[in-house]
Amino acid sequence: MKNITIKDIANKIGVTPSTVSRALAGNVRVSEKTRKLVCLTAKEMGYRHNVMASSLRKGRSGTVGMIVPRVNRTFFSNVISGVEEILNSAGISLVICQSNENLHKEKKAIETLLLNRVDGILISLSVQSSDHSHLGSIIELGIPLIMYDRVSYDYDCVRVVNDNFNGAYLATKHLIKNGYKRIGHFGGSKNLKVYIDRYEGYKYALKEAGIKLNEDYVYFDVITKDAGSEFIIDAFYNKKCDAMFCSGDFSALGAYTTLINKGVDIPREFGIVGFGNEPLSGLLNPGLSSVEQNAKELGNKAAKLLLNKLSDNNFVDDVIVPTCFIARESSNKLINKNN
Amino acid sequence: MKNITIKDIANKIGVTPSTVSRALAGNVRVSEKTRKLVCLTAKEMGYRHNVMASSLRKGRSGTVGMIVPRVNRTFFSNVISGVEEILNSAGISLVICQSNENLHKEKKAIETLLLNRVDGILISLSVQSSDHSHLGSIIELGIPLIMYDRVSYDYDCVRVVNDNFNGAYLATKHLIKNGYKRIGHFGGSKNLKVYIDRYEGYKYALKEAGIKLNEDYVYFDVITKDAGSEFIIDAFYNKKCDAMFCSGDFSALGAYTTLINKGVDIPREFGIVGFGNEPLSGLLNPGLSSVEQNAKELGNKAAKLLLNKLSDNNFVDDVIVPTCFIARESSNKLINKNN
DNA sequence: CTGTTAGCGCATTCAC
DNA sequence: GTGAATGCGCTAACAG
Repeated sequence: MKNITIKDIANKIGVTPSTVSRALAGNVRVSEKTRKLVCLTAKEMGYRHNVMASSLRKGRSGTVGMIVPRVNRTFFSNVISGVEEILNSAGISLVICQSNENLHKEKKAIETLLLNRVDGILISLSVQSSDHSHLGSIIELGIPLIMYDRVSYDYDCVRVVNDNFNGAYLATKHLIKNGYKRIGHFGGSKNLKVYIDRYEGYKYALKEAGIKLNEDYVYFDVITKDAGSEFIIDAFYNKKCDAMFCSGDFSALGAYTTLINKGVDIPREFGIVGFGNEPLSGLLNPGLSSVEQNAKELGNKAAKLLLNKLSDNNFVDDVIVPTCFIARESSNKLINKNN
Repeated sequence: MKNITIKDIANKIGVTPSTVSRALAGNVRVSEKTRKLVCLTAKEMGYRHNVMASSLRKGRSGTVGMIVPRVNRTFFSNVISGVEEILNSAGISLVICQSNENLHKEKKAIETLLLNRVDGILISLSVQSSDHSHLGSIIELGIPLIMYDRVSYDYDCVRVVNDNFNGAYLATKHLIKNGYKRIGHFGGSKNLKVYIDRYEGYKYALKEAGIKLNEDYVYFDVITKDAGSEFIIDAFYNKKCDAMFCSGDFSALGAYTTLINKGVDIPREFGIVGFGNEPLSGLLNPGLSSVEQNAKELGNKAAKLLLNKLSDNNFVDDVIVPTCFIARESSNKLINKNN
């Protein structure tokens, strides 16, 4: 089956391709009569607009690239969902690349997207990306760049991030209010500002309460379940911490299960809060208190900002997506034993 | 900054664009000397191959479309991850659309992908898609179609599915072996063959063990947590079931938490197995037994099949990705009380 | 309101 | 091994 082109339509109804093009494009100065005729015969002949040709001509591809550290993480898949929702309804295609937390793959992904002449790029940096020079090529080409969640401040672009500081602040404050005295901090890679911010929020809550920061209680590493399991031993048995703010739910869970398996009473002997509010956290017993990041909303916001940039609205500011603390049992020291 | 084209390169080194095009394409008959010169100056001048122009000329876009019911589901995000991995290393871009389990959105997504002239499509049908006629246009255009997980048998295409039958069979058999007598079934929408297959696997395990199917124990609905919570009341208190095979982990969890909150002893009074092996299932206490779907592998396989189809290898058969049963505590009737 | 003209950047066929 | 010529399908500037 031959592909129908605007030329075929033009021939059929005795006008020129230009007219057909204009008619199909909608609101240009074309008589209502020919517009209807064109649309009708286009439908009759089974015409499909050729996006590749149109893109080439217009110099815009109508697609946006999104780089994600890992698509199969609750947070990121929700962000993707939010981005897809907005872009799709704006008629823009979304090309997704995974960096797998790997700087080399991240660079390659950017290269791929640039080759494909995407109209804009959304990126969340990989853990490995302490050097951000590879973002330069995007800027140089004048392609709108939105950074989300894991952002860099080395380049001129729009950033959409969670209020990591406040989330951590609220969580830590909650632990303090609930009577925990020696509250530790388990943070992620210092390459990423999100973890720095959470640490700052933690420190601020302590300071506000007049508690001196004890660096012995502070750990930084990958925030996996295994890492959480490991550090909690030291924190609980050696350092005598009685609570822990964890920068991720999985590391919190590592700590949580390790302590429970050793017969430690959570939350009475030890309080734990996580970050990310994974679906499982509310299903545990005791439930894991955590900070909700509103990932989908973050995705929505990022996509909307990009749309703004694409329509030449250059006055878009960075956005901070609020976080909120979800109190469950794991951080409630005074909880009733029978609960 | 002006975009460099092959013409610019040609002018610079005194050859024609054709030669440059051939040299850049690699292994055509071009003298080694000019090839090197071309590549070198291309790099020097900051040339980037224009995929849009190339696609238009070649009639292929170099991108593949993937339709996913929901990207933020553990299973699907893992499939995406698997697909992305393969396609990306083959130099193919992946465009992702969400159907949100909605037939209309699914149709629109297909339309979008076709307009974008994707070279192939991967699709998992939405729950609403009992009518599959919208797939016809893909077939008619001769675009390779791979269906994964939620597939239709109305069209000629390649299918990649889990061994849902065997997963359900193993899970049910396990319940029987562990001494449960009145094992119920909680299935998902009958629109989807995956749930039919799981039901068949369940029935086969009963039959094999000489247990007569009791339709009173069989429920079909959406497999959400809430639905699970609701049905378990009837199953446990009215029908006196002592175990339940759930076609999804979340519905299993609904049942699980509802019973535990009512003081029912899982697994001694009631056994539960789920399907999907969500990350949380292994973290619960007691752990939720479940069927692992190997989603990422399924994604890998689907992508590889598509690559085969794209390289004109038409002799590709449907693939069944194995599932395996993960036994945890929730289905172990004879478990030691102190465990 | 419509036609004419001229490419977007590249890949391919046909010469030589 | 290279050049010349052509057009993939569409849009946009300019005329009228």
